Amino acid sequence: MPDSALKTPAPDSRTLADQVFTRLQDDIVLGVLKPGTKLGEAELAARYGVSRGPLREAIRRLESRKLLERIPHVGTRVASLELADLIEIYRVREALEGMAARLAAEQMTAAEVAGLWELLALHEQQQDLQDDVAYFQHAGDLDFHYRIIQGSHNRTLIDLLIGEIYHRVRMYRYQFSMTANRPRKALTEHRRIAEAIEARDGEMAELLMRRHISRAREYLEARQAPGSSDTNRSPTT
Amino acid sequence: MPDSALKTPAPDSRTLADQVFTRLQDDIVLGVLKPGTKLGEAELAARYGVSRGPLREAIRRLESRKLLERIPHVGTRVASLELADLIEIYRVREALEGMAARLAAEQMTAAEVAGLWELLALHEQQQDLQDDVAYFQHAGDLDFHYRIIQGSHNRTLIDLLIGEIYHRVRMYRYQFSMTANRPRKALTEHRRIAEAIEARDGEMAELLMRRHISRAREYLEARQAPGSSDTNRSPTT
DNA sequence: CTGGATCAGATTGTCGACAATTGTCCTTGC
DNA sequence: GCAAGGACAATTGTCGACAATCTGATCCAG
Repeated sequence: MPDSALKTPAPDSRTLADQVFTRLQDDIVLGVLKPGTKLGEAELAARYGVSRGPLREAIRRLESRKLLERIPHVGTRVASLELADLIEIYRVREALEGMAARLAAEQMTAAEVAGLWELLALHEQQQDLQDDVAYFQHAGDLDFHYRIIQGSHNRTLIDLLIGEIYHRVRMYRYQFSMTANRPRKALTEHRRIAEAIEARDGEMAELLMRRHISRAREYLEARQAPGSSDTNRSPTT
Repeated sequence: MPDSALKTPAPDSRTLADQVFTRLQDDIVLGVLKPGTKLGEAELAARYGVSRGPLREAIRRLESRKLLERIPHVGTRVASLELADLIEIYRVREALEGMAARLAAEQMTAAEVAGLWELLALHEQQQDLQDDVAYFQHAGDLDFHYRIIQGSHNRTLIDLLIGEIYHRVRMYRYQFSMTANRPRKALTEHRRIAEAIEARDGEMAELLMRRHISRAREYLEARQAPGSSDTNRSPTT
């Protein structure tokens, strides 16, 4: 639930099209509408209590974000996320978040760095207590990356990552009920990235972030390879 | 004009909304509609001979691509591109195209590599003849990057770069009538990137591509800095 | 003369109905 | 019995009209 910071438009958007866009996106990301489901416009319009006009606008925007697949004159389906797609996304994340970490090391304010350490302290505490493990994997881990992305102070980079990429990552996590496979290691890597940022070492921050994400991708590729078919477990990144 | 390969939807889209989307995008990118222009829906609807319905869908899609800026209940304006925005985009290109070059070195087929060399030979020939310089800067240079991006064989990466980023780069070029400032150096760098790809050296290809784009960005930053206000000249990347 | 509130005009947001296209099912011929 | 063709139904694409909201210009008060 603490995904509040990840929503794109204003929470109480004034226009109906924005409201239904937000609600539809949440229903897709959280798994209420499962991948492959065929969505009739009339059905959805009744579901959200709006006309087909605003609904169509929301559909087009979700289609741009790759959360919906539409075929003209045929219909709209919820995008089905293959593991191969997620691996592709991790390649993009490796490049983009590596750059974000580099820029964050150069551009983050002292207050932002302090906030980063507070977040890590919170994570460490929660992990020691084995408290709410789910939080760490979902919003917790994402929040760490989220702060570094914002720390880049590069609007284009932020919009791309938060607005175009992360929705699909979150969709994957909720869809497969992902459980972190190595939270302790991930936390250590997070801490080292924070150290590099605090030291204003951009190159090191980029290297560590890329390695961090690359390891998660390699884990996914191992799951994809034939022969290894364990239960749903996922990297923490 | 040889931008045919850069268009997003099918050229003869069946639905009216797609057609007006394509035409509107071209008018924005090519500078027919200049940045900051206020666009009335009724006016545009008459301009393209469609109703406001399909037009609004096109507007939403262009807004997602950051080519239009919309304020609810107020209106839509053509996105005004500051030099600072272009510099931000070049940071993203450095990260993304660096990764693309790495993947291209690993994934490109022999035929694709051959096509890359043919393109470079064509560029070299045109430059020797001082023939059509404009081609090299606009479509020519973009085509080189375009091929490497596609060579990554990563659908997510391709869609991001071609579908979300490059439109704004093209818009900038047409807007400022950019003239290459160092075509010879750029061609040499292109050739070295191709060599690394042919040698299947992913790390080297990424390094060279990042340096290539980074230099162009540094040139833009120099133009942005106070004191240097020469005429409109731009890097070739 | 300046500042703020009010009102008119225009523009955007929303809705319901009509037209066009697609997929399906039935019929028909071989 | 099977395949090809056609007609029907359902869904999407498109349109015009109505309602809600913002801009600006005018008018009034201080």
